[in-house]
Parts: sequence; structure tokens; C-alpha cells
Amino acid sequence: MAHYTDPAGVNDATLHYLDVIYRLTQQGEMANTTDIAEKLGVTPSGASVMLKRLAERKLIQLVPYKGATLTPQGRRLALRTIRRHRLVELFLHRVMGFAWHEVDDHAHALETALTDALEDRMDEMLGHPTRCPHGHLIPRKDGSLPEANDVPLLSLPIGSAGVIRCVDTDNSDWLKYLGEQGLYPGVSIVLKDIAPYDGPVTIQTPEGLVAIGQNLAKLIYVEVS
Amino acid sequence: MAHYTDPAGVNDATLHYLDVIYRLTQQGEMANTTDIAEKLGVTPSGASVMLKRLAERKLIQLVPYKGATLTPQGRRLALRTIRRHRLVELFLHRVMGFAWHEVDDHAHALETALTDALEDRMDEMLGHPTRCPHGHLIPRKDGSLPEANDVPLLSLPIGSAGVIRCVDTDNSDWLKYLGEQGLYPGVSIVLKDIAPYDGPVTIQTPEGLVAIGQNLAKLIYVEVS
DNA sequence: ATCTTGATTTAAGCGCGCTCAAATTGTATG
DNA sequence: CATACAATTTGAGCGCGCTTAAATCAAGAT
Repeated sequence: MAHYTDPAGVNDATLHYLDVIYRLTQQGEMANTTDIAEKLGVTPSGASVMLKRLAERKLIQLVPYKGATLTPQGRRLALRTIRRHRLVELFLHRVMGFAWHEVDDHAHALETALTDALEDRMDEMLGHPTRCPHGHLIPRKDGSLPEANDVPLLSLPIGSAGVIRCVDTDNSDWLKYLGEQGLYPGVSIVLKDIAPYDGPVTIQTPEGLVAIGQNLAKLIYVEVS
Repeated sequence: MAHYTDPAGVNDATLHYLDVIYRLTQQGEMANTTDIAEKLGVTPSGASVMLKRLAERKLIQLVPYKGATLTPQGRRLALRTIRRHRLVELFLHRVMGFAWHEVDDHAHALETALTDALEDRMDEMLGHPTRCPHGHLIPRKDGSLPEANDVPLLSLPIGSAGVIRCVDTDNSDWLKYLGEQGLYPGVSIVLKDIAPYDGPVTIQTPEGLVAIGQNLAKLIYVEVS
């Protein structure tokens, strides 16, 4: 696509780098070269060169041998890409009937090809949604994020009741499995038990009791009711 | 099988070249370098180099200083791109509410980003359509084209009645204007008059009489009733 | 304070698609 | 037939994003 939608030197590769750096810096730390490279399926040396270019374009702030963070400009582009990705995911799910574990791949292919008008039209059709099918927040056009009171399920005391708001993974298999267990955003649950020594987590859903591993339970975020 | 049709080297640029060459060779002639370059917004020298590469990849047959035609492989890819383009156009029009003169640009941005599953889902949602909003035929998955009895409006004798089947242009302004005059696929019309010396063409539509220039009338294809 | 180790950057090079400028080819014309 | 002209191709070079291999740096262990 590159030179067709590329008036300002902002092409697919650039957007994917910014997207990855945004996600890696969510926890407050800098994104290091190796992690970026791995997420993009590229060698660290390749990523290193690209990062230098992104820094020259003032899209990231790069501290050699330390890591990278986004500049305001870079963050704006990253948020636009993430907004589009999540809007497309929701569109694929609600309008086109794809399962929630299928949408990530297709959305990835489309996110950088969207025009402004397409983004806006999807947003309207979906009623200006705030979350993607997995519950991730959809950034607004101005780059701000909707309010959320999401808490990690495993941080709650046994017996807590709440509603699942987010399942934080892009692993298709895990999503499919959790969906089949009735664990997805919007579902009311009660945390029944967390077995010691990394044992199973037992959850009450409208359809009955479910036990899953802690690695999966860790992905679930709820709003306490 | 998948080995011979390996899409590894098939990127956006390649698909756009094949698409253009397909359209330029519709009239039976070879596509010459300058025309291809112009349609793609590229210099003839750039196109010449690219054509040589396409020939090496066996996607086109190139006769130096003469022109290019598609090989069966190249035609297959071109038809897939065209199918996707037209499916997307119809999807944008029918599902997302875009006007028929708006869809070409957005479809161009999306056509090479579509996944197979997306193509198939759109096809289903639209009921396996045979034409895009402008009336162009949508190639089937196997590369065959639906039947059509389209005849140039201007080839008909005065007084002929028929149904508009295709308006053959991607010029957004012309499409918008013709749409406003009630001239678009599916509309029943009668050819009332063709004034001499390149004069206006008068057409009876369900909404009344319309007179347009021959340059526009030339774009209209009908099925005689 | 040096050494070792792993992360990171540099160096050299490749394929792609493009540019401009120069050389070449095909063809229409006198 | 020679020639002029337009179309086409070639050549040189560029920016991008990538690779592998080699050099360099940071930081903890000794």
C-alpha cells in the first residue's frame, strides 16, 4: 500500500512499530529493541535501524542501549492505529458475524488500509463504541481513552461478584476456549475459589461452575458489582 | 499446488499492475508501457522495469517495445483483485451506506488488504452478487465471468427501451451527476433522441426526460427489453 | 576493577519500486 | 532511403525495511 496512502511518510511498517511500542510502554517502562523486534517478527538489528529512523522522524524518543518511548506525535499515530484496529474488530464481530477469536488477524490486515471516512462510518454504525470484542478500550478520535474500572480478576477476594469487562490476550486458541466456557465481556460472574500452588480458578457463570488455570484467569479483568 | 501459486512475491504493487494490465487488455490489444505507467501514476521507465520483473515471475507476457498481456497466472491474480474490488464496492454501498460515486477510492485502499475469509463473508452477506454498484461484472472465485447482455446505449436506434446495466467510469464527479439525473443500473429508460454533431442525448427515465452529453451517454450500457 | 555475558548497534549488502537522464528502438514521413 | 520523432528501455542512484556478521556497550559477578 505504502505509496498510495503515504503523504507524510507514514506507511504500514511505521504504524506497526508505533503500535507495538505503544503496547510495550503501557506498563510505564521503555520498550527495548529485542521485545519490539520479537513482536514484529524481525531481527533486533533490523528493528534497531528502524528505531533510529523513527527517532529521526520525531515519532519516538530513543535512548541508545536503553529503549524507546513514543513522542506525542508518535502516540497520536499509535492511538489512531489502535482505534482502527479495535473498531474493525468490533465491526467484523457485530456486523459481519466473525467469532471473537477470529477478528484479530483480519483486523490487523485492514487497520492500516482504512480511510478516514471508513473509520468514521464504522464508528457511527457501531454507535460510537468504547470497547472491542475482547473488551479493550477504543481510543477516541482525539486520542483520549474512555473511562474504565477494570480490575484483574485474580486481585479480588474469593466470593467477589462482578462483570467481565476485558479478556486481555490476542491468542486465538485461548480466546476460543474461554468463549466456549462462557467467559467473555458482559458476563456476570462470581469468583468461587483460587486453589493454591498455581491451582485452578473456579468461577461461577450464568451457565454453571467453570474451572480454568491461573494463566488464563490472569487475562480476565472485571468490574466489581 | 499451493507451491506454484505461492503468493510470497505477490504484493500490492504487483496486484495493481496486473489489475491495470487486465483492464487495458480487455479490448484485445496489448497494454503498452506508457498507458500502464499513466494509470498507475508512475514514470514509463519505472513501469518498464517493473514489467520486466513481472515477466520474470511469469505473471505477464512481455514483448519488448510492443506491450504486455497477462499469463493465465497473472490473469488469475488480476481477476481476484478485481473481484475483491467490486465486492468491496458493493459492500460499502449496500451495507455501509456509501454513495456509488464514493466507493471506488475506499475500495481501492481495501482490495489488496482483504483476507480470503473476508472476501467470502462479504460475498455471502451480499448474496453472491454478480455486479458492483456501477454495474461491472464481479468475477467468480474460479475466475469466470457472469453472463451479460450489455449493449452501448448509443449503439441503439432512437426509440429503444431497456434497463441500464452498467455505467462504465470511475470518475466520481460524472457518477455523482449521472446518479442525480436518475441514470444508474436498474433504471428503465427509453432512448428518445441523439442530436447530431455531438449534440445532447435525450433519455426518458421514470422521473422524466433527461438530456446529457454524448461523452457521458457513451458510458451507459443497457439491456434491451 | 576487570571479566563475562547478553543486549544492542554498526556494517555490508539485498530486493523492491521508484526517479531522472541517456541511449535505443520502431515507425511514420518527406 | 534517410531521418525525425515518439515510445521504450537502460543505467545510475535513492529510500525503505530487511538480513547476517561483526563490533560495541551495559551491567552484574568475581
